[in-house]
This record gives sequence, structure tokens and C-alpha cells, in this order.
Amino acid sequence: MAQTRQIRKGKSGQRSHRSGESGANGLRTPDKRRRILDAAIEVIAERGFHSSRVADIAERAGVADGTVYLYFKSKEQILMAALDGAFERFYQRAKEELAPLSNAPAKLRALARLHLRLLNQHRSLAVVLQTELRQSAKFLAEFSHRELKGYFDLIREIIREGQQAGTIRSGMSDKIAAACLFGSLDELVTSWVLSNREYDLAAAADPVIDLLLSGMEARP
Amino acid sequence: MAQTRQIRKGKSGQRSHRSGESGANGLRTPDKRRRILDAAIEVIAERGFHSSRVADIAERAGVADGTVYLYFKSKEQILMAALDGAFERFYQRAKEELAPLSNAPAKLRALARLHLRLLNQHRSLAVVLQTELRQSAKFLAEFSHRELKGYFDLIREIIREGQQAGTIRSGMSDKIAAACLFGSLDELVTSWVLSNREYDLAAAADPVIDLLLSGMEARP
Amino acid sequence: MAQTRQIRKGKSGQRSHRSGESGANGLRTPDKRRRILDAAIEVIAERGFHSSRVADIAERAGVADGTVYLYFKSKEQILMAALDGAFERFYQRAKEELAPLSNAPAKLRALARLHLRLLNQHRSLAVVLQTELRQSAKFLAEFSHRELKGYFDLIREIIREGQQAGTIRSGMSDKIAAACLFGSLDELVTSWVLSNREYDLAAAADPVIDLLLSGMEARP
Amino acid sequence: MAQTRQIRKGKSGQRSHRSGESGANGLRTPDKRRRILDAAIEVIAERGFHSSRVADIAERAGVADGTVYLYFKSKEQILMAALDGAFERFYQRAKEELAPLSNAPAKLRALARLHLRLLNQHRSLAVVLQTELRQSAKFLAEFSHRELKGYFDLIREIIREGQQAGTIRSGMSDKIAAACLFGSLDELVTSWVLSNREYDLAAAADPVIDLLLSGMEARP
DNA sequence: AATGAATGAGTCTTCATTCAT
DNA sequence: GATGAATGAAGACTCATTCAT
Repeated sequence: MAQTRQIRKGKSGQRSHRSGESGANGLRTPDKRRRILDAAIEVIAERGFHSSRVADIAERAGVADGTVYLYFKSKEQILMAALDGAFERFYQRAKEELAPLSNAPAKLRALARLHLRLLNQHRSLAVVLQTELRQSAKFLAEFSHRELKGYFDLIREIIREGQQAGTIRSGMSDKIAAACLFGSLDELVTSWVLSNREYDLAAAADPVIDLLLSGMEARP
Repeated sequence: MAQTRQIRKGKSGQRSHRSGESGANGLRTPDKRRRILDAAIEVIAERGFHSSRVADIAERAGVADGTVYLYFKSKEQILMAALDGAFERFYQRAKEELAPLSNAPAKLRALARLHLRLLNQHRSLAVVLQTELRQSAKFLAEFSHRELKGYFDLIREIIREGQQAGTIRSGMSDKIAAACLFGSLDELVTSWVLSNREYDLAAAADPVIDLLLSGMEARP
Repeated sequence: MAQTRQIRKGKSGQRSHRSGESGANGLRTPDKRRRILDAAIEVIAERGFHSSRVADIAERAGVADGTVYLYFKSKEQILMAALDGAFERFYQRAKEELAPLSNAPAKLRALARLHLRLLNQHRSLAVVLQTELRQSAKFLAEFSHRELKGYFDLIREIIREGQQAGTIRSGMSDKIAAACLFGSLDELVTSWVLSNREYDLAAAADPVIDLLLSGMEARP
Repeated sequence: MAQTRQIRKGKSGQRSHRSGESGANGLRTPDKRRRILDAAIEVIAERGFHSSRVADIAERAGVADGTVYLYFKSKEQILMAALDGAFERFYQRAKEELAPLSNAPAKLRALARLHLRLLNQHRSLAVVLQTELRQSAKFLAEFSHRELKGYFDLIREIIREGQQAGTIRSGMSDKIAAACLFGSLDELVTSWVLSNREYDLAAAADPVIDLLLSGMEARP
């Protein structure tokens, strides 16, 4: 519950809503857009995209229904923007954290840790990413093409670097390897989201990387 | 009377289309249920669950709207039943095909091949599984608990067998290993579904198994 | 108030609405479409097109809101269809009544009488024709082109016939003459509609025709 | 942040467009009211009253949305005021131009010419008068009572003058005669507005007056 | 069992209007 | 006076579901 919610039940007896709100912190429109996005992630995580009413999101964000449409064109655009923003932040951070690392296995490990750690910290976002993002082939395809592709390409690049540097086995498709890494992480997050237990998701990063690097097969 | 009236356009005019069919062999209802399920998978794969109208499914199945409710309690139940059935058939077959195999790596390879081969053959089902199944956390959780869990447990069992037999590395969490295998396959299917190219999905089974068994890291 | 209105206030406590309705006269769906059209004319005459809610029309017609959309594509289509139908009936009747008449002045007189008489009998329709029909240039243009044009052409044809037969002054544009006749009648109806007095509109037919035939100017 | 935010697209970015204009000559509000009225006529002529947003009118007038409400109480009041003003100017001018004329037929001719000439020169106004004025029976009734009645009475007075002076046929209802004249002119304007051709509307004044004065009937 | 016309609850979105600055 | 971001009421339309036949 990152956003303090506005108490607006009944929606009528709130004559001084504007002045009360801005008076509280002296800021006008601090980042109403951001509040709507955060509210959207929370509400959608709780009820699913189709069951979430725009009115719910507005209420959670502490704005009027119509205000949502000053910032976003449609309900779907809210979800899009929320996911875009979240992904953008992740992607940016990933690039920063990987920059200083020198070899491919270390980079993959760092990426896995970051991936799981961030979602571990923001469960609502994880829920939305693992479920609503896939709500429809069209939606997923569009988002996938726009955002996930960058992530995938980043992984593939690291793998190819490793192959050139001799730290990653050659003769292995970087595309398939990237799918395995992403798919493994994604599946862990999904399991974590579906489970109601609050175990530490991030702890799975190392075992997964170890498995993917060394393989399952017993070796003499 | 310049205005043509609507009234369920394109439906009344095809009265004889289907009744002719059932009229040919009397009053039986052999596979009406199955026709509805198949129609549902197709329609939902094309338009997504929420955009699919029950009327669309009924039309595709060649039955009246109301007839659907003689077989299923709700629109959601149709999807449930369709996925349950598909999964049941997959699961049954998997157990049959793995029975004769003697070692864990071979079983995992067979499972991966079957997984990808079947979905490769039934793209509509793949689309629905990879997208609509996740329509909401609740839905996914329920299905996951009911069906996927069996699949997961099967994989974990094979891994543990392998660990006992010494073909799979010990000291590796069977849960995480299963997640990696399932996640990898799942991601490959998702990519295949989202891509519009009709490449052979099944061909990816061996590379994936090789990677998971031997690992990515170069070894001297 | 041509249609008996269904008493459906509250919309809920009416369990037996269907059977009650059909039980009353033994007819199922007598002409639900027609009832909706009649209700639309009444409601729109009372409140104007934009202030009329589809729910109002449905209620007046004694059907559920959604039923309206089984017969018409949109609220606007209801109005269109209602006007089209009314006009069609008028036009048909005009052709029948004029057929036996032999000279242009008599035909024009008959047309004027019919025009005013019919609207005198159906005030709601008159209200809608004189006001809502012109609600927007686009709407009017479309309707005008489709329906009024036929009426106009009919008048022009009669005038040209009269000119050839020598009963109507030559050297007069049939187009302008038709505009004067139609405009005069139209204006009388508008005045009648706007006035709250219930005077006999039809009585104006002869004076108007006399004026248009003989002219205003005093002649020696 | 792939999504561009909206926020009143196309409005914020043109801040300097209008303020530059008013900045050029200080803080006065000379004709802001008039600019709003003119903008309203244009916008409403283009899109119809109900499809015209107050924001559109404000933008066209170069003022902020809220400013409109410093001059007018509601959107409907804008239309009222615009039509009232236009009509007032017409009516004033009519009285001036008719004053020097000595006989009824000449006055009627002058009035028809003025009526058509002015609307010919201001098509947007003509569109609004012929269509939006009739947006609802109530609206039309109110306007009609307030403004058109004066015009009507003027015509009737001229006719009665003519009857007393012997230039207009006696035994003819001045009310019906006025309706015919007004209706004829009105219909010509409507046709002109609906037609997309830009023919000279004013040219129809004389033929109409000739017809109304002399009648359609052929006379020996 | 099968039909399909009818139902009516449910919600996104628009836009006239307000008011703090 | 002027602004324009914010408000929130209002309603057309959809579609899952029912039930009389």
C-alpha cells in the first residue's frame, strides 16, 4: 500500500476536497499522474484488469473519475503506462548494475538477482506482470514487442559476449538460452505470486543461475 | 421503410445450416459438449476471453445461445472445462509415454518433446494456455492448483528419481529445477505464439533439454 | 398517447413481466418494433431527442432497455426509423389520394389538406418533424436527401404538369414554387406546434392554397 | 516512459498564441464577449449544438474555458445570446430599410431581399438558424416567442397596411399570409444551407415575391 | 433437449461547470 | 478579470444469462 489513500467514501460530503488535499502538503498536483499509476497497479493486482473499475482506481488515487482521463486516454492506457514505466525503471537499473561487471556469468547472476529482488519488493507489480500482462494475445504481443524485447536482447547479448570470451559454451543458441533464463525467472515469480506464502523470492536467484550455468546432469 | 432491421444479424438466416446436420441422424447429442469446447478454444484464441461472446462460441459450435447453458454453468466454466480437458489428455499421454523410459534425463527429454509437439499441433490451444489462462490471478491460481500442480509434481518426481539414481546432480532443489524446466518450455511456447512466423516449435525441445542438463558454462 | 404504456416502475418487482404481458392479449411480440417506434416519437416529442434517454423510450414501449438494441442499432437509428416510417406512410397515401385528381391546382390543394390533416392528427409526430428533424445539419441533410426530396419532386412534378396543361402560370420556376408551397405548409405546422392552443391546423389548407394560387396582390 | 501524456492536447502548447494578442493592447476586454459569440456560431454551424463543446468555443474565441462563464451562464445561453444578437441586428436593419418605402408590396419585396441577402452573406449563421435553432421544441418556442414574433408581426402589419391601402387583396388572413411569406423564405434558406452548392441565395427573393403577390395560377 | 428473444445489471467515458489561484 | 485543472453526474450500449415455448 505505497500510496496513502484519500478517504472519499460517499463522494459527496467532501466540499473542501481540493483545498484540504493541497493544503496538507502545500503542493498542487504533486504527481497526480503517478498516484493514478500506483493506484492502478494496486487495484488491478487485487481484482484483475477487467474487474477493476476506473472509479476504483480514481478513488484509490484520491482523484475524481474524470481526472483519470486528463492523464490517460483509456483504462487500457493506464495499464500500459504503468507497465511501461515499471519496466523502464527496471531496464535502466539493470543496465547500470551490469555495467561494472566483467564476465557473462556474473552479469547473468546479477540480472537474475535484480529481477527477483525488485519484484519481491513490489508484489502488486509482480502480480500484474505475471497475470494481467498476458490477458490477451494482442496486449501481450504489443507490450512484448515494445519492452520485453529489449530485455531479451540484453540477455542474448550477454550470452554472446560470454561465448566470445569463452565463459559460455559455444554451439548453443543464444535465443534458446535467453528463453530458458527468462522463462525460469518468470516461472519462479509466477509461482511466488500464486503461492500465498511470503517466502523470499530473491533467494532463488542463485540456485537458478547455478543450475543454468552448470546443468542438471550429474558429472563425474 | 428504408431501414433494414437487424435482429441478430447473420444468425436467423442460417437456421438450416446446423439443424440439417443433426436432423441427418436423429435426436442424439453425441458431442455437442465437445463441439462447444472446441469452438470456445478457437474463438477465445482469436479474440481473447473477455472479447469473446458466448453467442460467438455458440455460433461457432452450431448451437443456440441457450444450449451452451445446458452444458456449462457460465462462460468462465467453459474455459475451465476446455483447459481441464486439454490438460487431462496431455497429462494422460505424458504418463503413458514416460512409463517405458528408464532414466530421468530421457524422461525429461521425452516430456519436453511431448509438451512442445502437442502445442505445436494445436496452436489455438497454445494461444489460450499462454494468454487467457492468466486472465486473472484468481483464475490462474485455481487452474494452477488443480492441474499444473500435477504436471509440476511429475517433473519433480522424475528429478528426484534421477538424483537417487545418480543421473541428476544432487544438492539441487527439485522444485527450482522443475520451475526452470517448465518455465523454459513455457517461455518457448509463449514466444512461438507471439511470433507470427510458423516455425517448428518442437525442434526446440532438444536444445532446451541439452542446455538444462549440461548447463551454459563452458567447461574444459 | 397511442400506446398503452406498460407499468414497469422500479423495474424489479415484476417477476412475471413476460407472461403477464403476453397473457394479457395472447400475442407474443405483437410488434415490439412498432411499439418502440411509437414510444420514441412520444418521448422525443416531449423532451427532445438529446434529452430523451433510451431507457425512457424502452419504458414507454414496455420493453427492457436492451431489447431496443435488438431492433435498432443506436438511439439515432430509432429516430431515423420512426421518421422514415412516418414519412413513407404519408408519401404512399399522398400518391394514392392524388391519383384520381385531374388538374394541378386540385392536386396541390389535396396535398396541402393531407399534409396538414395528418399532422393535425398526430401531434407528437408533428413536434418531432418540426424540431428534432432539424436538430443538426447532418441529420437533416441525410433525411432530407432520402425522404423529403421525393416529396419535393412530387410537388414540382405537379406544378410542371399544370404548366403544360395551362392551369399553372408558366415562366415560374417549379423549384421556387415548390419551396413556397412546402415552406408555407411547414411554417403553419411549426406555428401550430409551438402554439399551445389546439386549433384546427387542417383549416389552414384552403386559405394557403388560395393565396398561393391567386396571389396576395389586389387585382382590379 | 514510452507514453506521452495528454492533458488537454493542443491547448497548453498554444499559450502564447492568444495572450500575445491581448498583450498587444493591454488588459481591456473590449470584445471578448463578442468573440465568444462569433466563435459559437462558427463552431455550432460546423458540428451542431450538442456536438460542440464549450472548450471548442473557448478555444476558437481564444479564451480559457472558464472565461466563457464570466460572460454567459451556460452553453445554451451562448446560443441564445448569439441568435438574439444576430436577430436584433437584422430586425433593426429591416425597420430602417423599410421606413422610406411607401407601399406594402415594395416593403415585402425589400424584406425578402434583406432576409436572403444577409443570410447569404453569413452562412454559419444561416446554418445555425435553420438547424440548431430547432434543437428542441422548448428552445424553439422560447426563441420564437421572444424574437421571431416581432418579425412576424412586422410582416403582418405591412400586409394589413396594404389591405387598407388597397394594394393587398382583402379577405385574406394576414396571419396566414405572413406564414406563407416567412415559410417560403425560410424554406429557401434551408435548401440553400443543405445544398453544398454555393449558389446565390439572394437571387430567389424576387421570384418568391412575384409568386406570392401574383399567385401561381394562370390567368387569362 | 433445444431454442433464441428478451432481460437488465454494469461501466467507461464525456464534458458542462466550478473555483483556487 | 482570467485561467484551466479538476470535478462528477449522467447515459448509451453490451452481453451473460434466463425461460417460455
